[in-house]
This record gives sequence, structure tokens and C-alpha cells, in this order.
Amino acid sequence: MSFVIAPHKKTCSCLSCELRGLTFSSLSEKDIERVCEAREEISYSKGEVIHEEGEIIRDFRYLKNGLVKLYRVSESGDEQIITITRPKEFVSNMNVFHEEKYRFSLSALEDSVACCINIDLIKELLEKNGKFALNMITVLSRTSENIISLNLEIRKRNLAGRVAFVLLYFSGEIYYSRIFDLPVSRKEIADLISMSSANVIRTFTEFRRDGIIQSNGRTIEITDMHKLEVISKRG
Amino acid sequence: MSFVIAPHKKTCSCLSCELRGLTFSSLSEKDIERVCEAREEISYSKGEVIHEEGEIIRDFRYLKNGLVKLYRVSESGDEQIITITRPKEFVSNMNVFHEEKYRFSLSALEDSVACCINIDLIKELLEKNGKFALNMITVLSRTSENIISLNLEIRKRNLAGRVAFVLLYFSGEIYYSRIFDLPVSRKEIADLISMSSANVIRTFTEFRRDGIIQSNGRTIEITDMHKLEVISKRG
DNA sequence: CGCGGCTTTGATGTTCATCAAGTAAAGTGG
DNA sequence: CCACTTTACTTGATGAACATCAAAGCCGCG
Repeated sequence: MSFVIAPHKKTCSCLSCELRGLTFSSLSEKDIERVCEAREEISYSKGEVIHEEGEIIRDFRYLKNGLVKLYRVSESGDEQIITITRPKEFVSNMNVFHEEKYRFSLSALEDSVACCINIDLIKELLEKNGKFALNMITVLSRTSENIISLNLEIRKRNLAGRVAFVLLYFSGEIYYSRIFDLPVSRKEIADLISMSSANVIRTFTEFRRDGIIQSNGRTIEITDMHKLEVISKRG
Repeated sequence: MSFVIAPHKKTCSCLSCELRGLTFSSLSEKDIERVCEAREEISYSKGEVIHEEGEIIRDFRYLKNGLVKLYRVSESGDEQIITITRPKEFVSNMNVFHEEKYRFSLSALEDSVACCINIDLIKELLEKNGKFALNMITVLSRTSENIISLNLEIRKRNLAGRVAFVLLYFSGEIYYSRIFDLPVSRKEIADLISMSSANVIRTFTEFRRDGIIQSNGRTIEITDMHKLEVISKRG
């Protein structure tokens, strides 16, 4: 099956989008085209804010590629990171359906691309197409549960256990490699695991001393996976 | 509009159920009746487990009244409480839609009643009726976000702030009163806020000494709401 | 090249967990 | 109903875990 690129858009590939299967698989071709017409693809460069807490929700945002962090800033100014995640997850698009404004902020940790589709159109399609809605429920549920589980995992560990867990998270869930460049600062790790950045750094130093990791700035190599897993488990 | 109680059921009140508006408002009368036929109303007495982590999900459970805690037990045997909530929230029914087994456990803190409806019937109705599905999405989203927000609030506070926050939570969100009977043990509060029970108790004692609360066993009276709010905020 | 932000390390003090022992309360079986 | 057992609660003492503060080095950026 072939399709023609609309002349007024650089990319209009919903029909062939590799992410289509995640949620939009149950839409008819006609509806997919409507979405395609209405959508806007926005690129965010590393560090850019995608949306902020309190901002009015106008569209449903679907992360195509990149890496983002979902977070909240308290009155006192410090940041709490809720999750760091790749496209398959929905992230902030949970409260899209029951609130007027975003409750959390979202920003790009790597260059990212998001599809923005008017929220009313999505709601209309959900209402019209139960299969699509059931699909959406499935994806939203998974996302929420992953966030909740991540939190439970973190909160049951001590400092070293949390740092180990986060390193394993990046290695196993984000980069699929023993060697990777951390997408976040030490302070952001601290904000994710609710510890002070000084102690996160100290823990890195210990891991280095004990031959568990090698690190040079943001480049990390896990040299003793087993030990790291043990620390994560008992911590 | 009147309805007749089916002879083979003690209660079959879906049409007039006071909770209908929350999710089932968009179902036709015919579908409501199907649900009504299929559903089973189960009572749980205080302390009883409604479902456990790992159990196969057979039905969609809808809390009619009571109070429940959602929690998880780690390999080491200690409990992490995720949330404590009243009927309007869905609680465990998130992973109903994307997993075979429950990821968390649910138990009754007060005598509770749940409607159990076969999950396949619910899925069928969601698929058939987009309005119903959109409704469901709204409720599920709200529930998830409340859990996530609760967690963020707790994790940004210190011991005293967490205890104050939890007391205000019970007072303001669960019992709507300055005076109430705690539905949980000191240890359960500890499991909710990730602190040791000894320190939770110590904090209670301090609050009592400082004239912030009066407490006799599980009966709590908040005597200085303002001070408690200040502790919760700055904690 | 100089400024500001991130990182690192050490020193210090606070917060919190843990252990232990004792008390109250609540269920259990005779 | 009482003796018994168990579980929840309470308090103190101790040490470990962690935050905070401060100073110095590093790196990137204008």
C-alpha cells in the first residue's frame, strides 16, 4: 500500500508511522488521514521544555522519538522528577483527559520529536471508536503503572541502592547497553531519587573506587554488572 | 422512573446506583441491565484482602462503599502502601486493562462493598461504546494522577511534614472532620510514608506535646489545624 | 579570558533507623 | 470470665545514613 505525501507538509506519514500500532492501529484510514491533516510535528532540542505545569492543554502530544523527563517544580524551587522515558510511553498525556491544565512539566533530555494533535479531535475519535479508546486505555494504564512502580522501586531503597537502580534503569531500559552517556546531570539523578546531589556524586565515586563503574563526566561504563545488581537488590 | 428488583438478586440497583454517574452514565439502559445481570456484589469486612498481587484478573471491581488500601509487599516481607482511598477512585482497576495479573494488592480498611463485573463484558462495552470508554479514561486518569501526586507530596517532605500531611489527608480527604478514627495502624502510616513506625509514633507524641493533636489510640483530634498545616508545608 | 554552572571532596551536624525493653490493648482458648 | 498469647504501641539510647555548608577544580560558553 502506497500513500502520497501531501504537498503542503514535509512529513505526513501517519499511515506508515512505526508508532501507529501502539495506539492508532484501530483507526480507519479515513480517520488516520484526518489525524494526519490536523497534526503538527514539533521538534524540541535537548533541554527544551515541551510543556509546563499550569499550561492550558490544547493538544494530545505523542512522542515520536527522543527522551523526555516528566517533572514538577515545588514552590521552594526544587525539582522532583517523576519519570524519564522513551517514546512508547505516553508521559504527560494522562491528565489530558480530565483536566484543563497540565499538572506536570515535560522537557526533552535529547532532541525529540512530538506529534501534536488537537485534543478535541482525539476525544471525538475516542467517542466514535471504542476500539481506539480501549487501545488508548491500555497504553495509558501501562504508562501510569510504570510510573507508580518506578516510584515504589526507588522509595524502598537507600542511597546506594537507588543510584545502582537508576544506573541499571538507564542501561537496561533506555540505552540497552553497558556503556552509555547519561542524559541527565548528577543533580537530576538526585531529583529523581530524592537525594542530595552531593551524595549521588559520592556514591558514583564509591562505585568507581570499587570497580563497579567507570565514569568520565556523563559517560558511564558498567564494569561489574553483577555487583551493581546486588547493591540495587539489597539496598 | 421506577425499576423492579429482580427476584433472584437481593440488590440490583445499577440503574439507580448513586455511583452510576461516575463511569456508567453513558451506557444505555439495555447495557446497564446486562451489567446488572452479570455483576456480583461482594462485601469485604475490615482487614479482608480484596485481591492480591499476582492473582489472575477476572473482573472489573468497582468499590461501592468503604475504604481500601492499595499496596505491595516486597520480597523482604515489608509492605509499601501506595494509596488509601474512598469509592470515587478506582484503585487497582488500572492494570485490569493491560495485564493478566494484578500488580498490586488491595484490602479493606473498613467494611467495604465492591461490584464485580466480568472484565470481558466491560471490555466489550468499552469497545462498543466510545462515550463510555472516554468516561472510563477520564476516571482512570484522575485516579492515576492522584496516586502520583500523593507520592510526590510525600516524598518531598521530612518525617514531621509527612506525618502532618497524612493527618491532614485523613482529615480533609477521607473523613471531612477535625476528629476521626484512624483507619490504619501506626505501622501502616509508616508504610505509606516510608518511615519507621517508631519514628511515626514519636512524631505523634511530639504533636501531642505541642498541642497540635489529641490522640487516644486511633482516635485523633486535630486541635491546631494551622500549626499542622505549617508543619506540612515547610516539612 | 573570565564568568557561571556543574562537579567533586571534606567537615560537620541533623535526621532517621535500629535495637531493646516495657506497657497497653486485643484477641484466643479453656 | 479469666489466664494466656499475641500484636500494637511507646520510649530511650545508640549509631548509621544522609543533608548541608564550604571551598576548590573543571568545563563550556559568550
